[in-house]
Amino acid sequence: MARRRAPRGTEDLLPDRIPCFEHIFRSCRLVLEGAGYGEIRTPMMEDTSLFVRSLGEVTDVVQKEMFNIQRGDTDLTFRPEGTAPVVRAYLERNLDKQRPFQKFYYMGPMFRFERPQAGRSRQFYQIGIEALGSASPLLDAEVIACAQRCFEAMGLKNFKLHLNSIGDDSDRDRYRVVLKEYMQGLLDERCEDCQGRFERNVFRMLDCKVRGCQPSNKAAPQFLDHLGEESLQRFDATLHALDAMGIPYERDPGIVRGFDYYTHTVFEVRCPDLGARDAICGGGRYDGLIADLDGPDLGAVGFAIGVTPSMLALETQGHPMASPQAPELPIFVAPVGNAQREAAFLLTDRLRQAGLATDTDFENKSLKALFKYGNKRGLKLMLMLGADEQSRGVVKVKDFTSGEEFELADDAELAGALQARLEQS
RNA sequence: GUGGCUAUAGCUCAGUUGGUUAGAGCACUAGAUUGUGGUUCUAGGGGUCGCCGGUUCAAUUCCGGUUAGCCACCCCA
Repeated sequence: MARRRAPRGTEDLLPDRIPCFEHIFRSCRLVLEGAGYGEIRTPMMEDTSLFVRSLGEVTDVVQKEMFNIQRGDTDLTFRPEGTAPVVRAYLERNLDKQRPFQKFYYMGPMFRFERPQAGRSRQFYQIGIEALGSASPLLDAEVIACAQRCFEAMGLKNFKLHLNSIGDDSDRDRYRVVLKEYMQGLLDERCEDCQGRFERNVFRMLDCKVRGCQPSNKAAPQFLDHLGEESLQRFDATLHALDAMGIPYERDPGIVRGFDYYTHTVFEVRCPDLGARDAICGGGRYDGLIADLDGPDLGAVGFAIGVTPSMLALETQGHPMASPQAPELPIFVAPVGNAQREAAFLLTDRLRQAGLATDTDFENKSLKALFKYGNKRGLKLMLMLGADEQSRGVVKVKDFTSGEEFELADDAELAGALQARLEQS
């Protein structure tokens, strides 16, 4: 039959799923605006070179996951993540010169050409924040606390913050040498993937999940032991602040992150109720990025929350917002005979103009069918308009919650009377 | 990109050891209730059994391919 389908890895969010989606957005918006973050909306696409430059040429995202559009001289890519676009906008508008320290949040779709899987699709939604223009370790703590509070606000349970520091460039260069030296001798007993990681990115060997690789990871030299004095101090300052705020975390040397721009603090929030893909938030500090994109040498921190996996997690946890639900509709006007259809339609319009969410029938359904529908839909009031009522200038009203039935004059006072009735129930 | 599993009604799924009218529950429509729901009962509509090809007298069932979904790997929100 070859029915039309949405492109692979994309999905339609129908009205009954929107409440959950919105619930997540609203919860986060409240937390973030309360912490001084302002919303920013950047284009869904950017020059391809922006992502190549910011994420790093050899990263998986750049090498094989970019949705690319080329036409004439333009080479654009649907954004695979939100940080680089925000930094680009910050620099393009010269915000760094007006007031270098700025805090942004964004929410919207991101795109990666990946093989779809549980909690992973080719178009997915992220809520992210970027605090640009400060190297303060307290800011790292604030960003992490925001992530924590976003999840608390949306009512998620059983999530865990994993935290690590990967130092600055010189720390990493030093550690890379040490780690390579250590892994060199163990290469034979590592898995096939690790063989490749050794040259490409040794650090990734540390978060390998293959069982045979675990022992040699446990015994591996720790990054924390090779951080410079300064890096160590700033990490301690961040941890101290988190402790003081009562934000729970676990130090996890396996958190390495896939983009080149990360420095110092890196973290992930995971929810074990999900499958293998259990990360619901990832973030960290990226002190080199603003300079890399031809701006001043300023520090920055941020995170991105995955809306899709968050929704999945809320669903599996049975959160009330997560179950599909129809949009709220308190009032319905039922024409009792065909002669009353237009009158019912016009009454509906009058109530809508008075600010009452109202609907009416367009399918010539029987009164009984309309009552069934109304009951299922969770209506508060059913208005009946028949020949009798119309001739007497009234409407009959049935209150679904109490079951009682009464008449109201169909005049200028009607909307107000209905409103009062809704408020008391 | 790699590997495994799956594909039957709008939804969740059963089923045919290959046999000619393919089933259930939910949902939908109508009636019991001559202008009234939430519980019942009855009836009805709805499926080229993912798509293409092969084996066979016969395929929804077996085989191959393909597409899509799911799960895992890589990587990541």
